[in-house]
Amino acid sequence: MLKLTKKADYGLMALKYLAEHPETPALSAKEIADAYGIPAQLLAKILQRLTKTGLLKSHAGMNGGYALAKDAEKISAFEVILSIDGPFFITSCTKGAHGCDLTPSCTIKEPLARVNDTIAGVLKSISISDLAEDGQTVPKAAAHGLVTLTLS
Amino acid sequence: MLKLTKKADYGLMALKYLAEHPETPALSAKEIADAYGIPAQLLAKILQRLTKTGLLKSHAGMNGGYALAKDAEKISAFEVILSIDGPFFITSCTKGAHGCDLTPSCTIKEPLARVNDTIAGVLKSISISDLAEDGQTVPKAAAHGLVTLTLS
DNA sequence: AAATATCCGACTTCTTCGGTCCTCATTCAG
DNA sequence: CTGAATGAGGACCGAAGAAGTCGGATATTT
Repeated sequence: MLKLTKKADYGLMALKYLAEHPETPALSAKEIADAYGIPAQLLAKILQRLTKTGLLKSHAGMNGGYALAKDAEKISAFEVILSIDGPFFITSCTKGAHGCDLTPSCTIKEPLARVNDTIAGVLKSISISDLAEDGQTVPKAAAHGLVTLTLS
Repeated sequence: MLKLTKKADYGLMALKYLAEHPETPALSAKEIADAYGIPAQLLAKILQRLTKTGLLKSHAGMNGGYALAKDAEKISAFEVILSIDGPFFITSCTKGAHGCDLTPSCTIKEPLARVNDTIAGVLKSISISDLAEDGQTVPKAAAHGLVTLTLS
């Protein structure tokens, strides 16, 4: 529950891998897939999607492959997940386009919408470069309790 | 993606409904289900689960039903979702019990674990009573940009 | 021309979610 | 005591979505 899809995971991993190899002009889907042991054809489709949404540049032919379209610092986890999995909403009824199909009972939705916004905000604040920089950039001891949330 | 299950939604709705009717000693699953137009038998199982985890008290027999086991302020959305859907992790590999089945490539996981913690924190900060109190308790205009996230 | 890539849609397989059905246990009213 | 109402809970099914595969078309370098 409340999980990222594996595709999104794979996409993040691939982008991280690309960010860690800035010297190479392009890496093929197969190379990246082999590096992580994930299905090559599946990753290929993911990378194609990221290309279509402008996060990657692609180059066909021999020695072709993919490269980041912008700086790793400028690509957020939010963009990646959005590109791969489409818009997400924590609640089933979006409460925007067509409202709720249930009785007008969805008073629950307003508080949860704020949760949704919070999650989106967190994901937007994380960039690919945050994932890359090998090892822990953040002191492990401080990994908990460092989140301050202000709800109104 | 990244959605709550309908069961969790239903559970939250039901608890909200119970919180809004503190005078009645017990409400049957059918009553609540009818109020929201959701399948009675499905809701029944959800309520049974919430009973087993101690969030609800149940009473069989005629005029039986369910009632909150503690104050609505003391029940968090987190507990409810956890009870219904089980423990959630934003990443597929928990990195705790059995680690990652992929190559030790999961350097991604540490930052995402913090995202996970953040989400859990937000859900813990929302109580059933927050859902209940009819209308918007929080000024709508302030619904955006009120989240402060400190990442180390 | 051949090898290596991306590109892209169709398809299968697998899991999970949403939902139903049926049975048993408990409690209260008459 | 009996029966209606209710909770408890297992078995099951269909639909939907996720994960992964296949096949072919196009582009690019050698």
